[in-house]
Amino acid sequence: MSLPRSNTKQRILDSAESLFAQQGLAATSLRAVIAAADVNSAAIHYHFGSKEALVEAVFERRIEPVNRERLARLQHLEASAGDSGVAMVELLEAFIHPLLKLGQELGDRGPVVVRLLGRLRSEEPDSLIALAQAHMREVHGRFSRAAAQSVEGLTQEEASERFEYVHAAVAWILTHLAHASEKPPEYVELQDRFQRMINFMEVGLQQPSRIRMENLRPNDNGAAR
Amino acid sequence: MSLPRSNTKQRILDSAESLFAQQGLAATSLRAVIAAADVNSAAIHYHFGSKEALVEAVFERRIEPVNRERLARLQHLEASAGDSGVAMVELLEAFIHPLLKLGQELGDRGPVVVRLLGRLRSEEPDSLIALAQAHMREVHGRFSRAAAQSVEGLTQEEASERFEYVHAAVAWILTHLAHASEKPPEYVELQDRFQRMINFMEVGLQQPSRIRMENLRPNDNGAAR
DNA sequence: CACCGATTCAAGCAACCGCTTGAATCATAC
DNA sequence: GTATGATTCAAGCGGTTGCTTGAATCGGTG
Repeated sequence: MSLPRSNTKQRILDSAESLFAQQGLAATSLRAVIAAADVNSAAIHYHFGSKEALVEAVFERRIEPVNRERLARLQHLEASAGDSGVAMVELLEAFIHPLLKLGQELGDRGPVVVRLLGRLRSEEPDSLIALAQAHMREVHGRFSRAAAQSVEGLTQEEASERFEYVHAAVAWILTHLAHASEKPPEYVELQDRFQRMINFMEVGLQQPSRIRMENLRPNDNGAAR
Repeated sequence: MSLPRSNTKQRILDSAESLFAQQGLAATSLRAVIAAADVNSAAIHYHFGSKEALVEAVFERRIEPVNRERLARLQHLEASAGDSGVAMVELLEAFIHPLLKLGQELGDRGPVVVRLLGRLRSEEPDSLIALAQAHMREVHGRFSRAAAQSVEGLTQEEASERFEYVHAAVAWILTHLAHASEKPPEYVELQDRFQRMINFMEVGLQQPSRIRMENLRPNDNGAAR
């Protein structure tokens, strides 16, 4: 009930976050985390229970506020949009901007966190895959549904597929950020890359679904747009 | 100089390939490979020398013919193309079709191999990253250069960036192929997914670079296209 | 002060890891 | 048949892994 006399849990989370971001999950041993955090060797299992639980805690701390803001922005967009749906650029920015904002707010830790989140897509352990799916399902579904609504003749399934590619590109940018440049607070470069990526993805997302339109909809009186 | 009396090396490669594709590299121990291949425990180090060398051999066996065909197709396209460069769809198909062809030729092993190649992008060990870069540098450079040439006002740097996203999408499709459907030779579905992905990426790739055009080229007399 | 739950500590367990060793076994050449 | 080089075999090496243990130490409470 009282304050812990030391910030052991916090230090473990921070150290694990850095090491996971740099080396990946499998390559990071709990002993390395313990050494980096300068805590006792049993502290991780006392505070978290297992390596898997630590991994979940590390990712959960960062992805939760990002996804919350994503959904809030989307809701705001949908509320102020007309019947034609949300503009695609705004949709993409609502998806990406919370990441940039988090990175900037965290200062020095920004690049580390941003790179960590990039790993949420590529890392292997089944537990993390399940975690990623649990955290992204709602966001992915809401965003791809909004994309399908804003494009005439785009099925929800294909919008979902395309948003997977957007997500893959985002993860690629995030994980290969610190790879190229070593200076941490270089967010101008990151922002430019995301801007170019949005320009690239936008036009593709606005294409109607091809196969379904031509083959399965002979009686379509689409007149809008 | 003579034929080996047993196909130990082959069996090791096949078993390692399957396990790497299913579980990833870090999660696959040499002992698991040994057990799956049913060979002696020292066979891997006798035939390959180390786990790292085995990983390289496993990936090299598959990626080399794919990239060779990619380059051959690209060369053929460039030879028969006019001054306006290669059509973007053909470029994308030249990049992707060798993968599909390999998967079909290998029959039952196709999905395994195809999933393995998807891991070439996401797996962690530095040695594999270096291997992937070594194998992909020429292909990536040649294809993104061809893309830049076929689009008016597209810089080579931005074409390279965009092709990274294409590559990320390809890897995503490959690694999540067997994830969804369990029936191995379901290539119609894979082919459809790639077709939709090409339709999606094509229009984005054909966009000119924005920032450079507007800010840095006041004396540009672009009249072509 | 005595007490108690929460936290820290030093030490170590069993299991697994990649890799090595030295002898046995094989196919071939002479 | 015997020598030779390539391959297979059973066993085990040192090191690392995630995790556990039982006692020591702390802060707050009666």
